[in-house]
Amino acid sequence: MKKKGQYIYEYKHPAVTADCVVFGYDGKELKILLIKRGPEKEASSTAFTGSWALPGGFMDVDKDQTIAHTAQRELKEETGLKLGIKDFREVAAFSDRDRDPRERVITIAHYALVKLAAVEASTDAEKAEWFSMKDVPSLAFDHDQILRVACSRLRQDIHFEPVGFDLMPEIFTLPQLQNLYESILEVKFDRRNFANKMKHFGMLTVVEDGTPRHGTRTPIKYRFDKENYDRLKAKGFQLEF
Amino acid sequence: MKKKGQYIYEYKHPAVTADCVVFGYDGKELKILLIKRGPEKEASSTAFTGSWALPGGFMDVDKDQTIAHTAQRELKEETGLKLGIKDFREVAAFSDRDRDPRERVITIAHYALVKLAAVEASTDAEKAEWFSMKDVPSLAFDHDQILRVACSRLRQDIHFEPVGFDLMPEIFTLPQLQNLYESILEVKFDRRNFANKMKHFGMLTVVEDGTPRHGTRTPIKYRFDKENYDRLKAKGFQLEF
DNA sequence: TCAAAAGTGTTCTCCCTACACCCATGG
DNA sequence: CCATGGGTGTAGGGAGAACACTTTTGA
Repeated sequence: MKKKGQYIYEYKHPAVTADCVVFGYDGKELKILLIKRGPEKEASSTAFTGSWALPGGFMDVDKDQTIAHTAQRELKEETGLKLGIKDFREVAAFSDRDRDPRERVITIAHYALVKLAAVEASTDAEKAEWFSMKDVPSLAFDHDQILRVACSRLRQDIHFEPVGFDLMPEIFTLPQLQNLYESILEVKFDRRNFANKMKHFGMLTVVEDGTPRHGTRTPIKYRFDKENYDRLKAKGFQLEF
Repeated sequence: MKKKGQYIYEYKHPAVTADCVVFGYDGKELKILLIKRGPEKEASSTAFTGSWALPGGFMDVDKDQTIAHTAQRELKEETGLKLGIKDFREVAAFSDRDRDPRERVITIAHYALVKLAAVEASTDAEKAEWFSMKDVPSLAFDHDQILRVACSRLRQDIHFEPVGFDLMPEIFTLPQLQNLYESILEVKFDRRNFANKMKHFGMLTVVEDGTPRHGTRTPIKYRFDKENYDRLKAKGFQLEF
């Protein structure tokens, strides 16, 4: 138990938190990871108890090398998910004076893209739950707004980075990839045009061309070609939709 | 004079600042606004005295409604420039543990675009100076890095927003506009293609078609059509280069 | 008078778009 | 057996890129 009143400053300092919007894709729907704010988890949880919220928490000034490390640490603590530091992309700072009723808190929102199938097991089901984007509940604090901004940020980024790489399972089908893009951008594409566009990037490798060559109902399986993916990412990427 | 040690927190809080990268364009070169860190301006200026830095300063937890208001206020205090709150666009948070030798400080960097001709007079020449992007000196703290990120952010944004509107003087010529885009993106364009592209957006209005119709060395003057500009901005903008 | 700057229009190519048919599987 | 889902190719249009010549002014 820490003593109170240990830290003294000449000027008022705001508290700083990092919040995480973790997107996952199960091959059908885009989902995000939320936590239930417990009534007594920690001293800071005395607001919005019982409501759903984005995982996140206060920066540890001594331990966290950057605010992304805060995001990483808090996500692990609150949901069990351990992601690499480079998986976190900054969305924006949220600093409205009244966004937290307890004290002045500014948060740096981050988002991360994960292969849902690979990590679903490691999320602590006691505290955290995956929600389809279509039925996200109302969230604590200004987390609704943060989520909206994170989504629009993802929609931007998708034009410049082959985002699918991070969200898709190792092995996937073209309809799944198309469905992901459609879920994120909230539009519909023509099957053939989408397939052509993707194939022209040369990022896709056929995994298992199981006999039935074409005109079958079971889709062809692909994996990403990591080399070409890295080349594309380095030299920039332009995706028109 | 404030008393020291007034503010006590249960946990360590980082200090939070806002820094500003203010871009201006004089029709020839892209410039940014820097301040000289004085030896005794304020308590916080005891590091990097004498070096050039981005304008910015500590968040006032009581006064600043958002971190953008911090940027606005500090820019005014340090350079004399009074911009609207919506002129500030967030770049990113910089939070490396050792970015400030004095205490843990995280900064939210912003950028702003101004009509240099219109504001040059109101910048306080005692403290602030406009530097061509080509001869920016080495900056205090991690401001070199912040500037680099701000530039790449501007390069991104230019594809989606008709950025020229904010940077160009009221009256301008096509070569000036082209030069601006070339300065920001660090590329060269074909005169005719650039002109066609811009004209197709319908944002340009001829101001003064002074007799010599074509084949003259004095360029045609334009102004932006604010209505069409707003329409374009609202419905999104796609600029391929 | 010569070099540098600015205005203009056309062609070609490529990519995006729209669109129809066949096959296989599962209910 | 029929509905659903998935795979494939082509033709047309629009927009970007490449390209040369003329005029004026300032050195």
